Amino acid sequence: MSSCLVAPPWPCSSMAEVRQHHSLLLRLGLSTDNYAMSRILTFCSLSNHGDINYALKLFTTLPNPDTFVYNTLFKAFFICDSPSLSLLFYSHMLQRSLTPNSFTFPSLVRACKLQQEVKQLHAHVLKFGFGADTFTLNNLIHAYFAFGSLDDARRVFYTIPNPNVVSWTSLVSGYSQLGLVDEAFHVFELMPSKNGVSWNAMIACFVKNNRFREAFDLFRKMRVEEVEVDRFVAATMLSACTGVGALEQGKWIHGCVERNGIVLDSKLGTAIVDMYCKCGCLDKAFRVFCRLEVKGASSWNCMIGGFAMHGRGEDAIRLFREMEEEGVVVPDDITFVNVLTACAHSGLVEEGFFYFRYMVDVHGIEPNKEHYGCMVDLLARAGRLEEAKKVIYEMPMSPDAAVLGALLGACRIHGNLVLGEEVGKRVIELDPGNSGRYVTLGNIYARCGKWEQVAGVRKLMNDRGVKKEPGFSMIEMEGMVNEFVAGGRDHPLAEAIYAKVHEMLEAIRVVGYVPDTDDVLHDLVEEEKENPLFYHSEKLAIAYGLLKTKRGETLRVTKNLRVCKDCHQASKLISKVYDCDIIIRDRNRFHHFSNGECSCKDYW
DNA sequence: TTAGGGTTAG
Repeated sequence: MSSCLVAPPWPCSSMAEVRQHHSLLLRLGLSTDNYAMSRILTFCSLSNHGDINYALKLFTTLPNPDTFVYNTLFKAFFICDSPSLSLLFYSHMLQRSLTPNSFTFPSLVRACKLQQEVKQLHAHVLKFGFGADTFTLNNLIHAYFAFGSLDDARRVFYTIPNPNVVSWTSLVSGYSQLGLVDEAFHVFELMPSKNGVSWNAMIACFVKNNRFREAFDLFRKMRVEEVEVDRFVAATMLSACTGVGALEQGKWIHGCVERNGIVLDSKLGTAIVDMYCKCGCLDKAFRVFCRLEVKGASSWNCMIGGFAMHGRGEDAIRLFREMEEEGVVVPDDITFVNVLTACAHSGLVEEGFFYFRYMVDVHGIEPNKEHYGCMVDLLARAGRLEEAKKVIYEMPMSPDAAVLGALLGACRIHGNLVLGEEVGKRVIELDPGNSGRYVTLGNIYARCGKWEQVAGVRKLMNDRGVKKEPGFSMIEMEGMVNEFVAGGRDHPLAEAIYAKVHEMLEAIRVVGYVPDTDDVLHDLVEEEKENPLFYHSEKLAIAYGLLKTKRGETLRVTKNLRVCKDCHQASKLISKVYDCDIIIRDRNRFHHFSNGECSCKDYW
């Protein structure tokens, strides 16, 4: 009997259906027919509703599997990330004297976990005559880039007789992965033809490397060329808006998703939620979150993290409980990082301890360094420095700079010179290229009036060639992102902005503002040291915001570093005097200033 | 007679 007569209708939708067809085929005596069995195998191996173990069992019953059967398994092994099985089966295939075809190598090379394996397979690609096969070579480019082998990847590209748009885009995204943004852009401009994927790869490259302005510019150009905004570009641009806190543009992309009827899958939905969280619109984020039809673990994690960042610890915990009750997705390690962060940022020490144990006892998740870091942060922020030290001492792995950094940060908050000095020196040795560590130690010294030590830290930085990461603040106005650096005068309205800063400072002095120089790593004499403080980037951004908005409107500022104590105090008073809400997102969290108070309750 | 590649959130 011809096997095509009994091929099951395609596609199957469940394993139950597949099992029925399988038993039918067995009854018809087709158990050794590769073609008939391949249809079953393909569903089990590749469908979301399949079952790879069933596929493997079926495979063992085939007396003479052919190349097609092997190719199907290679693809499955690539998808489920089982590189060792791929290579094992490949050698079986060769032992059976089966010849690879053009479908064999793409999945095989992509599954490799060692560069050496890619090289060996590359040799086989040439030996079996696929040295001019575009599909195979495109995948080799990918495989080489995954190991950072730029030269190998490029060499492969130049051997492709007729590189197609996929070849070119693979090159762009490879450069992007390696952080070679200018090279990626150069390739992008050389491309003979581009499609939506290519545009997205290039925009994503800018976003990933924090070159947001260029991402926005390229997106604009893409729209001028009438390239359709699909779910990928939308997600990438949302991430750009998230990066700079560009709420208006983020809203526009969200609207675009709705207008174009783009289906909200879990990733895109999460990107929208994340954008609203990180642009300071927590309630809007929550409304979108609640309406998401597909919520992955990341969607929950993102929303819980959003509450955490905004200092709404109780809401974060409540949402975590809902996640458990709904029971569709299980909490993972990131969920608990966010729950613990929420506790730390809201001073919920006992709750933090509870969930740390709960994670292990109920969910069987062993704490990793990040979880220990959260516990150190939780205790140390609350002033329980000795207990924080004990956590570090007792953790099973050696503490890294991030864990010790949490303790160091708390020493700064609580002005603990002795511990701060000890921890600060250790952190700097663990993370010598990170300017933030030096600055924090310097601030601890400065707060205690230890100017000689402040100078010592500064000298150490200079000697090692470590530059202080320049602080900048961004504020979006009329759809444009305005960027300010401390003391900068590049803005076209610089004069008016500085005049506004002076007006602001005068106005808050009346209600008791006294400059706070604790956080300034400086070498100026006492009476001069107020000045640089007045022109910190967040003050310039706020002044610009006040200039451009009506009284009472909310100002949203994004800062790349932690907001300093003086700017924090000044922002509180500005919110009161100017009767406006100011929302500042700093490196760690959000500060909502309203009527002279901050949502962080000065606990940051 | 069976099938492919490059892009997106946390």
